[in-house]
Amino acid sequence: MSSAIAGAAADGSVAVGGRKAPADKYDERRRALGDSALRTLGELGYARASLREIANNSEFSHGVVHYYFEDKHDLIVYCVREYKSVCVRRYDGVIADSTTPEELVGGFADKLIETLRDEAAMHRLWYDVRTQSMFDDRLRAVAVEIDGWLEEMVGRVVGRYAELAGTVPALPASVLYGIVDGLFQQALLGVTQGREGVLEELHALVHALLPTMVTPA
Amino acid sequence: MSSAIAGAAADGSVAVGGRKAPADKYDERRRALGDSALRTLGELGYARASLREIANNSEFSHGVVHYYFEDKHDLIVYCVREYKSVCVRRYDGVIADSTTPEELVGGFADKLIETLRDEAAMHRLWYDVRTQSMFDDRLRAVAVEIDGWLEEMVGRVVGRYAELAGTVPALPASVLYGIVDGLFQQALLGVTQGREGVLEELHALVHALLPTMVTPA
DNA sequence: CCGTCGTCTTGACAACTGTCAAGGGTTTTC
DNA sequence: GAAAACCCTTGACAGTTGTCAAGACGACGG
Repeated sequence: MSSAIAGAAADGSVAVGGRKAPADKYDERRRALGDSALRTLGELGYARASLREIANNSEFSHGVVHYYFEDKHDLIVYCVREYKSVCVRRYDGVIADSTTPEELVGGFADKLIETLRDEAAMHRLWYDVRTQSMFDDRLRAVAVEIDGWLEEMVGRVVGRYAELAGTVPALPASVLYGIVDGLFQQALLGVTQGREGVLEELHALVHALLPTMVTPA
Repeated sequence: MSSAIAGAAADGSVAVGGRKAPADKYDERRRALGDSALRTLGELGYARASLREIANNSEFSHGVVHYYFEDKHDLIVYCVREYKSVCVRRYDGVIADSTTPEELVGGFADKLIETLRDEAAMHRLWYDVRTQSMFDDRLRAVAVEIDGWLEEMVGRVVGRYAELAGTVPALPASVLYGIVDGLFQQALLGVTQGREGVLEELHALVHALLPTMVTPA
């Protein structure tokens, strides 16, 4: 019986207290498997990454996936949501610590090209999942959810920038996100193609564009 | 032997002249199969559309694909390139006929939401292929090529708009394309999710944004 | 009327997929 | 220390995939 999954789902919400709960180890393993899967998924993409390949690149065998996850869809949703939930918090420090508009732009642009350089595989996986969500109903919900997170993130950055500049954003967050996301995606495509200077261009572009996203002071 | 493909490839470039050449029928069939495949691909996406399913939705059997195309990759590249090559010419009439900036914006926005409404499946297929190109080397070339077409298209639209307004674009075509593409993609996601008012919002957005894409007159 | 060429169908192939049942160790519990 | 629970591996399943060879069918030219 698949008591492990059902049981853990029940236990997990109860959040047992005193001793080293078994749910801890379960969640830990689940996270480890998710991390490992994330690497393979980022390398091969949603369609090409089979459960066997994912398991091969981990310390487990291929059958274990169904012990910790309901099915492939469940695993992928878990992985992407896990990654993206920390991803959207990347600029919180910059937002909190910046005291001038220029400082915020610099910090934002720096971290943007940093993640573009270091985590390109994760980003292309996200775009893969979001695109697949247009064909697969089961991915729709999580894609919409994460897209909402990202929109809020961009909204926070531009909102804080406007605040520091003593003004307000010139466009709704959804539009700002669409613009930033489009440019980021183009940069990601450029990175994947091995084009030179992509990171520097995006860095400069952010500096040039952010001031135009708020109403003149 | 696969003489059909090899022979046609050789014939195709020679472009035989006088009589009703067999290459005509060959190309005609190839186009018909491509059209049919395009419908299935737009419905299911790159990964889920099997050659059997594609053939099922056509008047042919599944084996015929390898008579007209080298392999699945060849078929998909042919289809997408074929569709996109007419797609990027969609606004040429508007560009040529408009006599005022406002007229051009209106025509551009109209056609944009028209294709978003009527050909959503084709657009999500394109985004699918472009995203897959980040995982699959064999798709890279065609994705880069088509992305170039689209960038030029946006460049032509904004360039003509600036001309009619007596000024010049404020940003390079690559940036303009990134912005427009990002917003278009968000709208496409919205349409796919069945969100209301997406088309109207994009229409208004184009009207609001295009003037900001040229240097003030 | 025979043979040839172009066109298309059928059937098979090997490989790969997600899924899951059966069972072996290992740990925990009483 | 026996019994139960937990964790994980192995092996198999049914289905699907891209690919291609063998051959049928019809048209056309001799």
